[in-house]
Amino acid sequence: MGITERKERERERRRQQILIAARRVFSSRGYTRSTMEDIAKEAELSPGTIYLYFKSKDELYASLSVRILQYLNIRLRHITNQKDIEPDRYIEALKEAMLDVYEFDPVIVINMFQLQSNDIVKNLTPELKDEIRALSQSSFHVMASIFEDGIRKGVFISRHPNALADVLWGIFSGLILWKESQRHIHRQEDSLKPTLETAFELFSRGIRS
Amino acid sequence: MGITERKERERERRRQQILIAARRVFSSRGYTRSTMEDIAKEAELSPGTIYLYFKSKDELYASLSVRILQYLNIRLRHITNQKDIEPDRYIEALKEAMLDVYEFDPVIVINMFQLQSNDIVKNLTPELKDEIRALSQSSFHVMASIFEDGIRKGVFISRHPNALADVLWGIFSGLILWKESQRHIHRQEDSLKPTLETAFELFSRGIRS
Amino acid sequence: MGITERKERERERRRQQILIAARRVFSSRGYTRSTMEDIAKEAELSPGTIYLYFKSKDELYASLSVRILQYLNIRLRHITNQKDIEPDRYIEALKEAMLDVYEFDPVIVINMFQLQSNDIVKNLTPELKDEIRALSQSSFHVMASIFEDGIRKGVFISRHPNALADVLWGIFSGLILWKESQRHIHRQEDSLKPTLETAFELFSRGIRS
Amino acid sequence: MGITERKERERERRRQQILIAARRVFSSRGYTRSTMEDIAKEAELSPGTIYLYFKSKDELYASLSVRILQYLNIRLRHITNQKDIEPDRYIEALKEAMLDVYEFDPVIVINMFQLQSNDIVKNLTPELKDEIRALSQSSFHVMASIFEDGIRKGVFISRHPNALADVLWGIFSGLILWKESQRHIHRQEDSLKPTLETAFELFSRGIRS
DNA sequence: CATGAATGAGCATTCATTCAT
DNA sequence: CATGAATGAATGCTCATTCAT
Repeated sequence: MGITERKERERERRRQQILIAARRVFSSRGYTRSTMEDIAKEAELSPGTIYLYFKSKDELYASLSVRILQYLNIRLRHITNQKDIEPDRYIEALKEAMLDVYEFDPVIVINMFQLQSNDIVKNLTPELKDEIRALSQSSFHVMASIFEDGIRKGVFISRHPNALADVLWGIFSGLILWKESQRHIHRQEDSLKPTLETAFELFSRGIRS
Repeated sequence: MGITERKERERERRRQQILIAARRVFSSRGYTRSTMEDIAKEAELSPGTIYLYFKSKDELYASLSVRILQYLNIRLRHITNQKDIEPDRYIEALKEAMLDVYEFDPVIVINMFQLQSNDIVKNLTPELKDEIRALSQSSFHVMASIFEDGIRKGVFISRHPNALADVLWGIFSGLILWKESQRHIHRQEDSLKPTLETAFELFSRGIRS
Repeated sequence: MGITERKERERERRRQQILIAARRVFSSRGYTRSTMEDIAKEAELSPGTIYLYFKSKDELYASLSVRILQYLNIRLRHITNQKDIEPDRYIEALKEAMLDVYEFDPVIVINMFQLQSNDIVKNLTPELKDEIRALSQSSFHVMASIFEDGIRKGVFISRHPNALADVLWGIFSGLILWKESQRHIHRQEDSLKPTLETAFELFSRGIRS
Repeated sequence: MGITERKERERERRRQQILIAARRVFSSRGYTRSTMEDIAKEAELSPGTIYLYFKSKDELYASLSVRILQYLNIRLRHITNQKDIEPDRYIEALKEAMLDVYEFDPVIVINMFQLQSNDIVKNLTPELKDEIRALSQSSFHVMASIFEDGIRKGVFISRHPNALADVLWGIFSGLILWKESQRHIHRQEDSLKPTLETAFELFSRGIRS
């Protein structure tokens, strides 16, 4: 292991350390009321150090999403790699992937969807914005291709695959944010899972030709 | 008309004047970057005056949602008032109601969903929070009752009506925020309507027993 | 006196109050080590208030020079208004004007010359920069015109009037900054006046044809 | 050559390497906006290393002036070494020396005069401050002695030699800073030389008895 | 000697909110 | 009721300097 590689590894560890602290702080206080100093304290680092690893508060916040999007991508690509599955089964696989992603880190998934509907994303460095864009599009394409496949095989109703992917993504993100909002408004802690199950069941029934 | 009533009317007019200005400012600059002074200028009032009508910036922001929720409520109650409609037709009516609400004021509808998934809602006065909660629950109950009715009549599949309402609301809010986010990330201006049509079609097919 | 005028007067008073405080703070701590909070405290105002009257720290700093430049302008124009003075006498008048300006507020005159050789001036609002530029050029033109007149009348040696004005201005600003620097380096408190007298005497002798 | 001497030589080379880099950075970004990291990068060293050779940013900045002052000293002493020159000719020699110094490194000469009129000089280590003081005084004494000589020989008017030296130094530094400021304010790129020529001509005429 | 990662004090600026008029 | 000047707490970010390796 070269010295460069060791340094790179060390650097990556710091990044993770900061991301973990940021995750905790952001999720407990929300974006606006979390200060860089809070995060620094949580990471047991000084504010200045954080800026050695992340350009700005926005970048740090958005970087939390990147990991999730990467995970989603892997999960989705895994689905399409399974050859010769009947398209009908794909819906089930998509559901599992999405639940997995959610359960991998619910707090960040919520953050991610909040971020995306926000204008924070506008001020990111082009590199980070592109990364998010690319990951996001990649996931979307995988979903669309699954639908396309199903439509071609006559298993799914013939609609524009992108529209179907939009619907699925909308259901997923919508339910997550909606359930989260219920926590704020009704202080009621519903589990997401049963609702998501129902949603997928309806979707699955609805998409079948 | 008593003098008290006249004053009350005058007061209500001011409120509306401020809400209209706030809507414009919030929608052009987003919540964080809109200042109370911006809104005051837009309303041709002084900052201090706004505080005679709204307790805080958060309250003002949240009050924009109230109007929408009221409108949604009226719209939904209108549906249940139509007696002897076949449950199947209700889905169509729900879709129309939601599109109506969205088109009534897209910007505020987006704001509303962002607000709800945000922690701004935590700091509202109990009165306003209760109002939002009540309106929100009322809409929800109407939807649930429609599904309940359909289930009882054997037209819809037998699932918990609340879960079905959750799904519908999730689809609605999710698609709106998702389409909005695409504007930020991809700078792509899709119309919401076709996607919403597809979503409702799938939902409608999926829910049928 | 209209209400607008009264407000304008009040506003101008506040501006002066801030400028006076800024003068004190800047002159005792220097530009960089003076904080806006220092100035606010000195003015017995809050930091925010200062920003109601000055766009930025730079603007506040530069605004100190404007008053001096205005005073210099008045003083110089006064000289050219005296008709039928022999050109030879003008040099004396220029010296008096410059000494007057210096003694009007030595600290700010020093600030002004430091500012002008600095790059703070680059970041000013165009309006303020233009004001400084205009005042500065106006003074320069007056000086040049005096020399031009003397040259035409054969009293001064025939050189480009602008070059002569440059020299005079260079002598003035140079001596002020040089004497100031001696305070820092040698902790020696020379009076500027005798040196300036000598400088003007030499200049006067040197410029005579 | 002993090992100590070799090390000393090596050390001096590093110092020069850093000074050269500092010169470049300071002259392109100005004092405040130049960071130690900028300079380190330019010198292809690490920030820490610079502190092995210079106590602080201020010291580094001020050290740039020392070289110039040393050069000026050499140049001036060279003048007085020329025996039996008529005092009248000395003025010409002074002008040439000053122009030489300026052209040797205009950027640093400007820096030097800015530094001297600044309070950076206050925070230097006593050693560096003394060095600057000594060099500065030495130059000053040479000039004064030239004037003293001329006065004694009846060629120059009888004024205090120090006052004459002040004037000459004021003209020199003043014109340099004034011309520099015109670059900032008027974005006008005059050459210093003709103005300096005129200044010296006037001075020369003025000082003659 | 050299490094460069980490530090953390320091600061300009903003803006929701108040309150004397 | 309405005003709008004043407030001042709050915070993201910088960068000279240090020190463990």
